[in-house]
Amino acid sequence: MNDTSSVIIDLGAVIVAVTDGRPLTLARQGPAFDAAEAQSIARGFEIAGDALPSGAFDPTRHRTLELGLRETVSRRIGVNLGYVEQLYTFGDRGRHPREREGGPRVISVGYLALTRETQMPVPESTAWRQWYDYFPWEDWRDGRPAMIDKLIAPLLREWIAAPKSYAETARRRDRATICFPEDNGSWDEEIVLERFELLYEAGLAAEAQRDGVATFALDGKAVPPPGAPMMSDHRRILATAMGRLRAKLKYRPVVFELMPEDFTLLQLQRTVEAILGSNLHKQNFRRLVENSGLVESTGEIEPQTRGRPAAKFRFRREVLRERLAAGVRISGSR
Amino acid sequence: MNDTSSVIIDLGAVIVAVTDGRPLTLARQGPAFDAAEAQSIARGFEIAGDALPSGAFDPTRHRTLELGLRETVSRRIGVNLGYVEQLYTFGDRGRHPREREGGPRVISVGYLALTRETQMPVPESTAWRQWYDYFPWEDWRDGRPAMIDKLIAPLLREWIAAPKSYAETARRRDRATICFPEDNGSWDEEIVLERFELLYEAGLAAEAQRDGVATFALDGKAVPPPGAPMMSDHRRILATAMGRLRAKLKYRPVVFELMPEDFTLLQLQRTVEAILGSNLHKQNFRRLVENSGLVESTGEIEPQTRGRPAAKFRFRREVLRERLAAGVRISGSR
DNA sequence: CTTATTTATACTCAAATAGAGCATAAATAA
DNA sequence: TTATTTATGCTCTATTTGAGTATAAATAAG
Repeated sequence: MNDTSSVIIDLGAVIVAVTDGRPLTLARQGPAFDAAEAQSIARGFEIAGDALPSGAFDPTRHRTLELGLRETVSRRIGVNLGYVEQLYTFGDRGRHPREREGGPRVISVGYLALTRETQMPVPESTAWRQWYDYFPWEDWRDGRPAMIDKLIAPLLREWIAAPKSYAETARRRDRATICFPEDNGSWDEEIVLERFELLYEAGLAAEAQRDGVATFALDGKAVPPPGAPMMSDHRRILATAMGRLRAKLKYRPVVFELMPEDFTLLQLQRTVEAILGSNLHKQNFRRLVENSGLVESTGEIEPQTRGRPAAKFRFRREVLRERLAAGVRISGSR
Repeated sequence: MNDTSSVIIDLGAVIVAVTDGRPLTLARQGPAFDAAEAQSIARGFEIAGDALPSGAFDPTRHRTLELGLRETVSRRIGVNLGYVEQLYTFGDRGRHPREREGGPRVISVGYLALTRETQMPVPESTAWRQWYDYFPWEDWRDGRPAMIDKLIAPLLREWIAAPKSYAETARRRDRATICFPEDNGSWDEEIVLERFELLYEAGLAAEAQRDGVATFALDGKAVPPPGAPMMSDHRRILATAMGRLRAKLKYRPVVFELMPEDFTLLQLQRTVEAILGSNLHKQNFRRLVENSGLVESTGEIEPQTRGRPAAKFRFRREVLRERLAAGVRISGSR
């Protein structure tokens, strides 16, 4: 069927692991995955930044989209994914290099995969990168990131003031206030995507410059946009993954997909904090986790470098079978 | 580009309205929307049930998927949608009539749209249908639906016992217990999709018979599967919409998209209950809503048929601009 | 007109949860 | 030894939830 409405599906995976309190995602720098992509690059559409593991959906071979994703990741990265969840489908025109090259429209279906294996062997082209390299404004573990007030806020002010129409200025101001509130207490860690879309539209993302969205300068000087850019709309997909995981953490026991078999409560807390990008009250976190019925003591003790040794716990996998279990409840930040 | 990996995107909309405590969705019975679909039907692939408003995404005309959906609905139904949110992308082989006919693979992107306008004029081919016509086991407002214990549970027991492998039987039992718990208190109103997928796999959905999944009979007699079937995988999309809306209600002020400008607190409660499929404690609901800051009194009073007249309220739209507002908090069911 | 019925609304009370912090224990480092 | 670090137990208050009771203001029935 030679339908003008046919498109290509690109399956992209945000493969997450958390090691030593660093939230990581698998990304590729350097050589292209396959010939088609190499060709795109060769023709002058340079990849402005890293790329998520991705590949085209093959309707002749894949019974479902998720199976297609698993197969792609298995083939290209050599990893069999465990926990996988669909995130979102983006179809915006003009974000994919193949498409700008005159190829068919590319629709990206993003997936979130959680894994324990930071040490799993990955191809040379691929590396674990920290989330906050791409989204430095999302990490509040050392307090409010300075770049928000030094760089983002001033540039957003220019963007807010730009439109002639008062209504449009008001809309922009409202969005900016919700995404980047002055008051720390109003920061909502779940709206990662909304914040990134705002920065994109305001020209504060390298991808926006690539895609031809207007850019702004600070005090007349061009400023490097905050955060490392990614190919195509992959940073959008990563933002969606971060927001989804930050939300899901609280109502389903998904953190444990990221933990080793045995862990101390502090290790668990550090993992949650890495994902949330904020710190938690230690005693309350312990109380909530212990009372949740999600974990049980292994009876063992973690020999540490410093401080009193901690008891080790394990996830009670049976809760997944018995009932629809809740997530790790989060007490307010420390 | 003549890529073997090209597919067609079908955009489907669950257009929701709630009138007089009845949760409704716009569905088409009878004649096909367009020539292509009519052809499919003519060639023998009858539509087993109603269809959601849907149409093919046209990459040459639509800049984004959501704009494509809005355009499709506007053209076919004559309605300009307000609140729209993407739900999920399904790509399972063998669910779409065009595809079974030898056409290209069809990928369904489902959307949820909320509207106030039950009275809006819709084409003759289209009608408002109650959610619970398709999902009768999801409505608990008059107590636990009898069909769960009379029809679903016995058939699921057969499905659980069917596999030779003990491990598979255990897995099936766990899923069934989570989706249809014996104990009413464990019913989770959000897992609408999980329940439908379970019934589909167990052959308790008409669509499963159409798609060639094994079916079961009760006491040796063939039984009509519960709930009205839909075309393609539209009932899956509707299930996704119901689950998403039931969840979202609690953390974002989306109910108000379904309410008229002015409303009484009981009308609001009935709308929430219609969506949740369960009853709420009236006094606590009132307390939570009044303290939420989401509504304000209009000063007017609803002249009623019976009982003391109720004060009318309106949604404080400004909360959407001021802050990221929470949803209508739900106190336990009555 | 009086009473039953229905819906609206105010208020109470106990239990559970959240938020913050104090105190003590058990290890290592200096 | 002593300081430092991490673990863990416990307390105390404010808030939220869950389940009522009580009263008000309308209509319908006799």
